[in-house]
Amino acid sequence: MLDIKFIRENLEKVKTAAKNKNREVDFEKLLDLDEKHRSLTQEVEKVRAERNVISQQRTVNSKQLTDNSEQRTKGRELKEQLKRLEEGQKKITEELNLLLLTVPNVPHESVPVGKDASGNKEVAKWGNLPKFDFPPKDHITLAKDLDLVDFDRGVKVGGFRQYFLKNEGALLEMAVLTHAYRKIAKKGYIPLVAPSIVKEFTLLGNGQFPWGREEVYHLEKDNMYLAGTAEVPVTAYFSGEVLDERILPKKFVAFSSCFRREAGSYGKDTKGLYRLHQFNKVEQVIVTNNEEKQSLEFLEELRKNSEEILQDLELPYRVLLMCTGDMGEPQVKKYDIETWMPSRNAYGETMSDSFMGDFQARRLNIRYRTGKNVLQFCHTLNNTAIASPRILIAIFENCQREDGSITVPKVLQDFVGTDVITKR
RNA sequence: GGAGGGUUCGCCUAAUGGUAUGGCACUAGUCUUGAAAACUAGCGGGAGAAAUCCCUUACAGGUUCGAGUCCUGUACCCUCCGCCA
Repeated sequence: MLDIKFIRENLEKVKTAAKNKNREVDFEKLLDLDEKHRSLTQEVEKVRAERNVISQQRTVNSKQLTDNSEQRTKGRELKEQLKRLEEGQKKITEELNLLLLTVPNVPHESVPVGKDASGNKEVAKWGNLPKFDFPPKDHITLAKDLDLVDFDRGVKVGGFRQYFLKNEGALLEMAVLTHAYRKIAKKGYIPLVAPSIVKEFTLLGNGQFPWGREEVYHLEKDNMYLAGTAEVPVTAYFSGEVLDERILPKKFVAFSSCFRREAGSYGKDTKGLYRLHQFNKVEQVIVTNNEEKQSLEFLEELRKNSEEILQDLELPYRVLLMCTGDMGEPQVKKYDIETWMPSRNAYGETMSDSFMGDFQARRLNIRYRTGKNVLQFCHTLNNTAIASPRILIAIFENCQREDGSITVPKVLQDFVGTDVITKR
């Protein structure tokens, strides 16, 4: 949510931002409500002031316990008047807040303006695409041939889009997660294992709600939710707290199991390991002060960390700077990192690197006290370190050999216990 | 599942239904060669050019001229018991 004051003072900027993000916002109504809200507030405050004067007069006389009926009558009248005014004010406030929720965050000036994914800008590319002098298999065939994933029994036990990772497939997942986790932790990020079951406020605070309710599993009996990413619990880690600026930035690397309903994507990627209801992810999260220049540097740092992990795995990838039309409401700037997936004959999204400004911190009420003893909202950022099994698609397919075996990336060989996965 | 206790500023803490205390921490200033100490002021949010005013005791209602305080409901935290592992 943006500050209404900021909107008022930067109207053109905010209007343009909404337009560029393809969001419809009724700014005329918003400003009208804002003005009504402020004038009503002034009226309410005036009546309250009168009321306060009366009860204070009484306070002075309280020892005498004289019953001044004139004051009481006046007080009752004011109470009635106040009640009416407050009802109107409450209604306006609610309308205003609802409308405020629809105002997206303002993208950074370095973000290209564009309608949709076609407006995204490729800013980096790494690695050579594999050239096969044999017909390459897709990851599903490879996984079945080598008994690395049991899709059928996964569905039998867990339903649509479920799976068992098996043998080296299972080891590979643990290996790739461990590699990323240890690597980022070595850079000084605080390792966390985060809860997947979370309260509603964490989702509202992160900006997943109210928009993405359909996407999130709800445990109705307990009124809890299953988080689709560790961003949710970890960004909410400091919610409601006031931090000392000297402890910032706080950098975290968090493991969690992630759950997504994938509602509305029934037709998409129904086969294989691309789109799943449950997966595991190592996520990087940074909570820092509100110096935008530094925050943007952190966005680059997070991007570099993830790129390094793909380079360790020797997987070809590219980095896209998302255009205004293809980024979410909360983001100020966002990169997607896509890894080459031969069966798709395309790059597929494997990581998402976002800077939110103070959008999330406002909603989660995460503040810090500056050296000047002033309270400010924090900035938040996050980026995927590694998400599996999706990354296994790239590993299986890029590292396959003519005989149907798969070479294990060097950095994972120790953990997996072999340098090549062959048919047993 | 049952019983009880709790939630006031970053932390601690006070308030017979009558102006939300006080301390610590923090910030600025005075003093000092510098620092510490001491002293002074500030230290939740909003409106306003300002004076000033309003709101703020977990949240939402109610009673009252007036609610941190009384009543109702909700959320969250803690303790004990039971059940399960």
